[in-house]
Amino acid sequence: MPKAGLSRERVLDAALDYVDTHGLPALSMRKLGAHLGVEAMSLYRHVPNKDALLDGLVDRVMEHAFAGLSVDFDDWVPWMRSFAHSLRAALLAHPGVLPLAATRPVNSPDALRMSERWLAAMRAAGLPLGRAMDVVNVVATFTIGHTLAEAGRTPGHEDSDPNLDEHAGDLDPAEFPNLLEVITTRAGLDFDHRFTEAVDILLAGYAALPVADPHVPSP
Amino acid sequence: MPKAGLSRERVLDAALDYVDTHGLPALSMRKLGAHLGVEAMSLYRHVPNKDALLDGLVDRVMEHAFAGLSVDFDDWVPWMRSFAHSLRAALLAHPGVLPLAATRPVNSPDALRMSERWLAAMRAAGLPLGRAMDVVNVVATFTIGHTLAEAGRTPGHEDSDPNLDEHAGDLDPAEFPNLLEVITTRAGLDFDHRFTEAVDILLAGYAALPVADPHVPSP
DNA sequence: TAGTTTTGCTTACGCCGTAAACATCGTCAA
DNA sequence: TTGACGATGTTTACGGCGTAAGCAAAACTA
Repeated sequence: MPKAGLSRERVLDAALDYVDTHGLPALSMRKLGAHLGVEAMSLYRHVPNKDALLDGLVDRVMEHAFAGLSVDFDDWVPWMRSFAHSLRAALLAHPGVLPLAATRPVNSPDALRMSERWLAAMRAAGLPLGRAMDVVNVVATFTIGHTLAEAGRTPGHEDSDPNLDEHAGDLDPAEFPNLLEVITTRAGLDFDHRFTEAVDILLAGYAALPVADPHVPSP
Repeated sequence: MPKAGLSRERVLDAALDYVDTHGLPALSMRKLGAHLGVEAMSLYRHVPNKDALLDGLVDRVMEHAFAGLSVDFDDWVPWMRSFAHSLRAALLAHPGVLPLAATRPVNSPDALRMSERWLAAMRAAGLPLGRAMDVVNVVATFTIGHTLAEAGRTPGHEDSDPNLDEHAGDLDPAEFPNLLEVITTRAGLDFDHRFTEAVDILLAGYAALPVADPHVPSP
């Protein structure tokens, strides 16, 4: 419990750590202060309010997602694939932050620079600007949606699997034969496989679209 | 402000109404009570606690999503397409509930019955069970992720568009030419188009997969 | 060293969810 | 008719929350 020298960075790190181990709903300024060996109000010297702190957590996780990604590439398809998998990995590493990442738009300078770079690269590869935006946003939103389902209920609800195993006993085998078969065979419950396959389908689909028709909405 | 006869149904309706007009963060038991002309503690006669009330809201919205869907169908592709669009419409109609829908698994009896039915239909159409699960889950998670982005920040943050217009002034035209072009031309910012296209790509992709290889994960 | 700025602490306010005890009232058996 | 009972809604109270305001001490600057 080092207490010397708070800083925005140390506050954010501690908050991320706290959320990872205790869950998002358990995070309060007082408890985070205690976690740092400090009073709650001290945190306000480094963070304007709790909401900004939460935004900071999201930015932090997004940095992790971008960290391993190359910035120069010439084929956008494998790059988008690795973006998707890297984003999913970063989100799964901090599931407590996931609901925040899902509801707060990420407009950190890092994220904007990243966007600019991939838009440039995809246009260079011949994609219309609008299509490049579509691909990026579809991959990102799918990744977030899928990872939300994968990470299951809000932490704090620590009571069960995200899937429907808990209902196995309640299901009338005559009425729900297929759901019960899913539960017993685990068919269709492999998140890795499902995610990988869906991303590949999306990328192949976009790659196969004709290059014309950039679809600019009517003003 | 009718005050006679509370009921779980009336409480949920009022809560949905309150969230729609004031945003999720503004919802408290006291304010909901006041909205119904009643004290906060009265609500606890009809709902065990606030968390269960929130779950009820999600179920409510999901009922809307399922409401217009036919239960008998023989071609799964158009059916899944209409499921996706119907789910999106229901979520967009109650954006305050969206963060809840995204983080709480839906296991209402209605939803389970729905799942059973489409699994049966898709198997009848020749899809392996695991693939049927994959299609449903991919479409649902993508729809939730995309709609979250579309509905923008958490209500209560009423301050801006979900997109990046607000940063237009901060962007150096030399460093961010493509992002600025996005903002001025609106290319790639048409959510309807993007969603429709992505869902079609996903469904066409799954329909084109070979029927064999159901991919059951190793136990 | 004296002054200034930075950092953290103390106190206080109004909100929250909800436990516990109590009041009110419609229903129905005796 | 009466009287007991269950269902409904209210009152009061407790501990926790985010954070505004003012203060004290420590760290840097001159």
